[in-house]
Amino acid sequence: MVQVFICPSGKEEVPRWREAFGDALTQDPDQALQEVASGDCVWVPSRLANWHQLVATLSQRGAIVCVLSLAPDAREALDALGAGARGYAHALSSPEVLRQMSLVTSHNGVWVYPELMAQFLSTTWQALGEPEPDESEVLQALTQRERAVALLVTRGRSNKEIAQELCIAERTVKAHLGAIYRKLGLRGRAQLLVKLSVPKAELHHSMN
Amino acid sequence: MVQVFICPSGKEEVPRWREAFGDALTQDPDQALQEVASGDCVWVPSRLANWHQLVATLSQRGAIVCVLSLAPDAREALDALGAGARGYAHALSSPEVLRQMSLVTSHNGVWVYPELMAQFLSTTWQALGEPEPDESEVLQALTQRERAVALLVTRGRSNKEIAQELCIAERTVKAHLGAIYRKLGLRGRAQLLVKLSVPKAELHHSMN
DNA sequence: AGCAACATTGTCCCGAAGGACTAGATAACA
DNA sequence: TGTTATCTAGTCCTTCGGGACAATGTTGCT
Repeated sequence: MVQVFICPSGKEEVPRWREAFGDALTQDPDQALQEVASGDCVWVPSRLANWHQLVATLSQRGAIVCVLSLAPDAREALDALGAGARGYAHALSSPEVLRQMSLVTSHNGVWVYPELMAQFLSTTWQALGEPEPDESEVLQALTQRERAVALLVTRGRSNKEIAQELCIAERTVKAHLGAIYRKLGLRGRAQLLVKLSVPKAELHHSMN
Repeated sequence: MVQVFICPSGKEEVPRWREAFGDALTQDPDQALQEVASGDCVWVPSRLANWHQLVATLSQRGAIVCVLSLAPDAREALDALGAGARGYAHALSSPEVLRQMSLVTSHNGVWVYPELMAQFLSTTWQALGEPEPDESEVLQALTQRERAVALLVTRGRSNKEIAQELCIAERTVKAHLGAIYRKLGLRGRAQLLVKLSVPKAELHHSMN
């Protein structure tokens, strides 16, 4: 499997990528248009001016293209995948992740970060009509007391603060939280916050 | 990699699957609930009565679950992936494809047939509507590195996971987080999550 | 040259968070 | 009447998160 890093001439290649693929070639965009062949695995940084065009051309030609971004974003990911890319990730992903991407994409898989895939699923689900098992639905799986605790967690309260506000022992708060994590399949309050929240940076797209 | 075929007791296993994985185990659903361990690759036929529940439980437990259907359909695929499945395909896919699926899904990839992926992209694309390059102004107060860390925090990652993804020491992640908390006047990551997010409950109404 | 900001990492230490295990009290329900 | 779900709460223990303090190297600006 030939690995090719795209790197504008004069710029430095990303060291992280080299760690993942010691024997990869480094080519600038023009060079790549000349030399990349079907089956090659090409890594394109999204800071390139015309990465979209490059991705389209190379993948049309049969290359396996992965786009790496310093600021991963759903819209850019869609651009990339729409142009024919097979993978999309953070440009500073660990070598391990990069190698996984290569393995996955070279076997007809698609590699995107889990949250993005979740977004694909959820929007497609909505588009298909029926409601999805989502947020307030999620809360329906909890008991009243558990919902109360979850609510305070989304307000940024600590266990101790929650205990005081609900007039119960801190230990009991932990008990409820434990039940919540089990029911929703979460590991820790951070994930609970993510589950019950929408990042502000994405509100503009997702609300409208 | 342990491969497990789910097959209701009394039924025949699918010959095609056996061609792909000669050394796979065959288990009925109840057996699987007992014996499947984290990392095992489990193949579930969608004609099972309660395949959805089975998929959810097994994938929760860390197993890699692929759902195979005799009549592949976008809605069923969404059901499967929503329940935690990592792959979805026709039950009579070639051994070659099945092995690809195993390879892909066991490396954090997702495997669905190309048309389905295309549908995901197109519907998500439409849902996102117009583009706009807005970012939360809070994040502008942070350095690049700090933003990268904050972003991963909003994805629910632990410090250790962030360290791995950015290939730095966990201690450095803490350093960045400390700087973030100082700059934004926060106490702990829970408050950071709150600061960067809007509770889903507020997007609609009700709750409490 | 010098200073400031940033990124990196270390050690020590402590409190918060969460799991494992246990258990009493209530209420609903077949 | 036994059973199950819920709420409560205790101990013990481990891991995670974060602050204090110290240090090194780099970059960029004056």
